[in-house]
Amino acid sequence: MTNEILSLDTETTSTSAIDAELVGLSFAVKEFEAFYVPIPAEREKALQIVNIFKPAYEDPKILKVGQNLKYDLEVLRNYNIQLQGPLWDTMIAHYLIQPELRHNMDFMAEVYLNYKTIHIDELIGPRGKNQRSMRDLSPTLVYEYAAEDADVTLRLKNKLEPELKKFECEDLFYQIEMPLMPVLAEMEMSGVCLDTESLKETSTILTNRLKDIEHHIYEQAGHSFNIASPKQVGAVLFDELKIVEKAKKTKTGQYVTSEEVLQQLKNKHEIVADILEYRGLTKLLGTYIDTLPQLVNPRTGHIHTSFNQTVTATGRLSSSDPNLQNIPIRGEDGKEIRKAFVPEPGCLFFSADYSQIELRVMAHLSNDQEMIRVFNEGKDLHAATAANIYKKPIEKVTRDERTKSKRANFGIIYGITVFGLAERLSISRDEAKQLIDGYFTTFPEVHDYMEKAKQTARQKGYVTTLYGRRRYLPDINSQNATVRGFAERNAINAPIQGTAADIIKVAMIRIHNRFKAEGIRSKMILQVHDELNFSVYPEEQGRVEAIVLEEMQNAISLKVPLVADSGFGKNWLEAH
DNA sequence: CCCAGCACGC
DNA sequence: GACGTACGTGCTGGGT
Repeated sequence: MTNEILSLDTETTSTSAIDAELVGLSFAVKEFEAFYVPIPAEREKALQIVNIFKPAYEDPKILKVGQNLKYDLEVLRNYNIQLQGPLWDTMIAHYLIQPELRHNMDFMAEVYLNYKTIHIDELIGPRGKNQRSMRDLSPTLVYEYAAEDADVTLRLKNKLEPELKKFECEDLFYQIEMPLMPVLAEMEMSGVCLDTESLKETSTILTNRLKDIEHHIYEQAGHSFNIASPKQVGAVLFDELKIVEKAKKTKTGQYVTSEEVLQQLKNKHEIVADILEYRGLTKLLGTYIDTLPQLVNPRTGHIHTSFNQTVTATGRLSSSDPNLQNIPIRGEDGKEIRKAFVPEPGCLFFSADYSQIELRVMAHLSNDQEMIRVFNEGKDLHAATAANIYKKPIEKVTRDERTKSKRANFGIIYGITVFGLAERLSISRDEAKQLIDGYFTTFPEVHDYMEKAKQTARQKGYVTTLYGRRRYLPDINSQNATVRGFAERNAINAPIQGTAADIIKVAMIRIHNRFKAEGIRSKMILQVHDELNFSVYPEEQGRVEAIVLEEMQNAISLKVPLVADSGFGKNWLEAH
């Protein structure tokens, strides 16, 4: 065990780790005492100074404390430092203790230390075009701010450590979140290759199609207007063309023109389908096709996302700048975008995803005998559900019955209501109620689980995942039925979604460790909640597939098997 | 600069 | 009478 502690912070030129140049290093080894080392802009000189601290940074016996350590880890990696040793991130610690509060240092310092830190704005000015770079400031101005960060981080660590114990999330912190951080760092730094040429072609085709649709819409409306404005679309559809008598309105009094509403009105006027297509195309062009190529890093030639470890209420990761967890997959045009995600030159794209992990987690958490039996027999759960509800042999289940049962299964995970299911299946409330009643007759322990989840939330004020991750639900006893309903659905969903998130995190850590131990050069590059993606060297194909599936399926032992499906391809679409 | 509405993913 | 299945990120418009 280590008894040495190093609290560290870096001052840089960019909030993006991949682009950041070091401006200074801060250190603290005991409370109320910290040091700041300015780093010159010239790379050779910078490396010389950083090198002085390399033995400390890379000493595996020294505990490394930081606020958002993944950032420092990546910045330092670009200066040939491989930060080693157990990690202790104050931001992540606080996320486990209070997932839905803010985790920035300024806020935590006030709460836990009753101390007001120097705000970054006081140094470099408010965010915006005129914000100065840390590089432009004299070290005599920076040192106080920078050293304070290292000190405050160390003091926060000392406050948060007993809290972790009190809130029973030590295992989660030390066994999952801290080991995961360097895994995410490596994924972010590896990045993803993008076929920008194919996207350029797709852009030309779709932009032309968009122009045609645009003109056609104006013709039908009798005038031009901004189709990207929901307000103007509403006016054209419901005030001018009057395609429906009483149109649905939002709480702000605007007409609802969402996909959901417009789908229903497709047969009222041709313009509706055109507007839907226009919306879809502008979304694909604006968010993916024309934007992603601009985000390819000129130095690495790759796209580098950020996997955020402290954002979601349930324990899932999120991805941003750019978000690579919402790349289209449905529709012909969407598929073209997936195709543009390619492996390293000479490599294969490998994708592995959990099969129905949330339903399997629900089977485990509820201990529902029938659901466990279905999974253990390797049956199609949705078809088996339909067979039970409609009381017929599984081979006689119709496509429609299976679809309804599938929607019911997903609805259950989300804590659906009779009304909600009726809406989504376009069936009567009576039929929806029968469906749900039939569901709970088939899976009675699932019903019990839902009641127990709500009860736990009411008694304890929070619910937990299998690994002890908490979600607080202060609204669970609200007098307002709507507000309370939200909390109740969260009580049902959070343990399921959160446990699935915990499980894939465990798998990621183990895969990463085995790649290292077994000398695998292939890289894990993306996580999309129940799916992991890799760029794989052809000669490692067999070993990678075996390791990934083994670690995903054995990440935890539940009352039902965990199953992962996988595939290789020359791009993300093919591999999926 | 912030919010609403919308659309993409799981 | 309103509400009504979880979790996210990012774009544009429109008002401040």
